[in-house]
Amino acid sequence: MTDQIRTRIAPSPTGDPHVGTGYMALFNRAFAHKHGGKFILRIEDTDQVRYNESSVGEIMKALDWLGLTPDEGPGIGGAYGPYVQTQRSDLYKEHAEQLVAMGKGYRCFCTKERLDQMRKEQEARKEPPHYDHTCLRLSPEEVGRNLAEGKPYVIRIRIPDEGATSFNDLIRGEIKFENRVLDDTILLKSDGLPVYHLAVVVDDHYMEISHVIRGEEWISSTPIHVLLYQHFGWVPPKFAHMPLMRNADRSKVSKRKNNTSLKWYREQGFLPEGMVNFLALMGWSMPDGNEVFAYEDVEREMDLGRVTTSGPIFDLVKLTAINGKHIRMLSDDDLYNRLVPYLPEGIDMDRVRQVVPIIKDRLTRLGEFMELTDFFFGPPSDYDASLLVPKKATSVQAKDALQKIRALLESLPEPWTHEAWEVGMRAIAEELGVRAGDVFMILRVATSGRTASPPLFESLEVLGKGETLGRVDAALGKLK
RNA sequence: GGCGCAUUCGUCUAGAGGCCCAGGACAUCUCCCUUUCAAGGAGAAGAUCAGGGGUUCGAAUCCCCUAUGCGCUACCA
Repeated sequence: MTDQIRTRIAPSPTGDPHVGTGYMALFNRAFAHKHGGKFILRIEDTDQVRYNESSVGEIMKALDWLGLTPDEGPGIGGAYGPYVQTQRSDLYKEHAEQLVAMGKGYRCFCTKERLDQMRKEQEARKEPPHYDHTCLRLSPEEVGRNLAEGKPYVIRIRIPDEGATSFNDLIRGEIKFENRVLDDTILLKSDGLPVYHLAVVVDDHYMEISHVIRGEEWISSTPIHVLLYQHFGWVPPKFAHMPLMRNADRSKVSKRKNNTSLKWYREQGFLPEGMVNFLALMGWSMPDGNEVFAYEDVEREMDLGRVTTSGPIFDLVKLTAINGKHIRMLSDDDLYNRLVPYLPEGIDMDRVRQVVPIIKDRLTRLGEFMELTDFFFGPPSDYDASLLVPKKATSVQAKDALQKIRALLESLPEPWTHEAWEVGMRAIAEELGVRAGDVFMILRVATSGRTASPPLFESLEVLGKGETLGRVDAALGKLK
């Protein structure tokens, strides 16, 4: 065994890549890499019922997107493969049998029905549901007979009746469980595939995982894992249980109450940098308190001792704010390139390039681009003529002002300069005895169809004289 | 129910006995900047540190109890 730091994430391919997977990947990778170690992806696909074909690829794609590509894993390679559990089934089966041979496990022939019944009765008696050891008491002859008859069976772990099992959690300290509250959990299913508890221990051992950094939800089953290490005579890894991300109601983050698919965040145009930054802030903080940072910073400063113990609520508003900050840190070129996948087919890319610098401060997600800038790429969507009329003014007055504006625009030779344009606009306001802002607003609405837009002059510059005049004429037509 | 983990502003957090009648960020509000909206800047408001007992000269920080929340309690992971 090497003393290299090796961490892993072990997602199940049961659906869309989950934010929780990204969250765990971030901490596992940062921790391993900080210490010059390796970060491994292992696919836990032993639940064939919930298995989803495309899921493995999606998980890998999502990790790549986040910049959290594993060092070893399916399709990546490594000296500890295969990295997909169904391809290692013999290993688990072998070890389950070994447990039986050592008397640390036993075959159980109980049917699902009997188990359900037993559980129901125990619950009725207000007892904690526990396997009742029926098959533990089977004589070797009975077991042999059952086997000969081809009766399906599972293999259970034998939990010691006495004593306690404890482990030192890197985040929470000593955690201890009385053995009598532990169940003789099933390790090998009747289909011959392992259950998580067996597979995780066997794999972590053979893959030489040094640190198991996983969600808090696993604390309760960790003693089973520790016992398994003991039964096999293996040295257990170090454990660190991260807090669970929560919905607003504090329940474990779920599809029903949050967007949990990393694909969704990507589609919305959250930057991988923003996502990683936000995820790092869930239950962790930089020593200097800085809240806007890159993955490299997380890696440099990673320290499991700084992980919080209580479950943070996943707050889309904060994610959005952080994402906006990352967008603003992008160069115009970079932003332009990243925008490409979010734009409709056939859009005028030259114009996109012109619009980027004036929309950057206003973007919080890449996917927001079109809805903020649609009027640059086609006529303004239909707007109410009343928007053209300043408060306390009449339609006639607005029309008069707009005509004056049109004349000004018409008279200015291209290329327009900010100075000439602005001086003229302010002169119109003065002549009309209205606030300059009102005059600007009329033009804004006439050209963009909205009352909130990027800076007017820069926008007109992008539109060009012809298009601007055309829109002003259309607006004139709307006014009586 | 049992077991386990947790509990600092609405939210994310700083805080490892005196520097804290608790600091920062997001959100909110105000002001500045300003042609709108943003961005940026400056402020305000917001936490009796879940409650109660201890320990200590001194506790958000240590111990105990209670409450509450969450997780696990599947031939799921």
